[in-house]
Amino acid sequence: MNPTFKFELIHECAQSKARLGRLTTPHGVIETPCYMPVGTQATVKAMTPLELREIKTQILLSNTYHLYLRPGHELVKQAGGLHAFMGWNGPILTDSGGFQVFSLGDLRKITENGVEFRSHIDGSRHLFTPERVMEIEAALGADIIMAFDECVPYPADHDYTEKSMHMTHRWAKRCKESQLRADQALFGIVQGGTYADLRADSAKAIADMDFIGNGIGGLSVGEPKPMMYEMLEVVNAILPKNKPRYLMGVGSPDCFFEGVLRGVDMFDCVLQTRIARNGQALTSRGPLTIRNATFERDFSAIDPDCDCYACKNFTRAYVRHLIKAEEILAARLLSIHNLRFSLALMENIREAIRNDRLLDYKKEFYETYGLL
RNA sequence: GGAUGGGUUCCCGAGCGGCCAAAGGGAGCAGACUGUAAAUCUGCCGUCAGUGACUUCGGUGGUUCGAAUCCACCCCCAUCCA
Repeated sequence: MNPTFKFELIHECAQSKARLGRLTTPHGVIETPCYMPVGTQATVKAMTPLELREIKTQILLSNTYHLYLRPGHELVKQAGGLHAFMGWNGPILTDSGGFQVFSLGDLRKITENGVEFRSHIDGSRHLFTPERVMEIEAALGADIIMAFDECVPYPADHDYTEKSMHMTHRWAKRCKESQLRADQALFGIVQGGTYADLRADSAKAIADMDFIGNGIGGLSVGEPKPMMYEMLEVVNAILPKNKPRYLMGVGSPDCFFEGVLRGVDMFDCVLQTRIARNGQALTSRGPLTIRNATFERDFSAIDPDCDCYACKNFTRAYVRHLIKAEEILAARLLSIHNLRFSLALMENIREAIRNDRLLDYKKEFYETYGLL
């Protein structure tokens, strides 16, 4: 095990399987459970690193596929690595491009060796193999790097899901064997679609490879939520307790609770910043489409219970005006808010775990949020 | 006073005998968004209402089986000439 990384389990909630932890990385310590804002193209859309600091971001996510294509991982390396390049000196996690294999659809062809794909930017041909991805992630220099996997769509039949899963396992092994830097924590990724037996097999296989942390991928791709929660239970019963568990791409408020209650430690999600750009705010009273006409003359804060810059200084009516006028500040203010809302929610979740009352807190939150 | 070009559904604007409740924009309204090909995408957008019915294309009258589209007169607007 790499000494640069340390995951300490500080407390387990007496009411659930929720865990309070502390993950040490070269660029800082992360309290878990945590939410990681997503900065795909070496920027969390609409946010400066200073603002990310102010809302108490602990760690950011970025993306191998996107940075490889533009501006190119060699350029990022020349710039001194991703931290220096984007002006963020806190921890960073890079996703491997496995999700793009999924989302780019017919632009790619999957083989045992890797994925041949065409750039969504200029159509040029490229090949990602586990070894190549490790090379790129090493050049980018994130603190945590993800193994290259195939994210299987939903629905997918058992046979396809199983074959894909085994390939993901072989790729995980190849990633581990070709990892280039000791100062990066490599996480494996559990797949297995929506099949409990496959999820169990995958969790076992990935756990046996002894990664520093374990990702749970291929969820929240269209399957019903109860199905996702069931998969989490299967997987987390098998994944080692002394290593961080990262539920990839999931991050609505209810998913935070349901995931943490089932032993998840890390989340990332683009929802916060995406819906912000589309005029919607997450609030303690549930999501609000600030763009809607109801808020035209609503001079209250976006979320009266929030402590962020946007909520403390502006009104819903003003933000709605900015949205209608297509002013860039609308996206900025709502991004600041939605991210702060999610980070603060996670802070509250950690506090509730510490006090052995996560189920109680969930009930309180859901009541106000409108989920009960 | 004369000449020419125009007046189309909230706005701009296409249509120039039937396939027109009327293209296309814009505005407006609503919905979606979960390891970001997303400051994107989708739907609605005359009225009432189940396929349907009804009232619309400056006004009035006419031609025609049928008119936003053709004719006459009138009213406005723009530009040019006196």
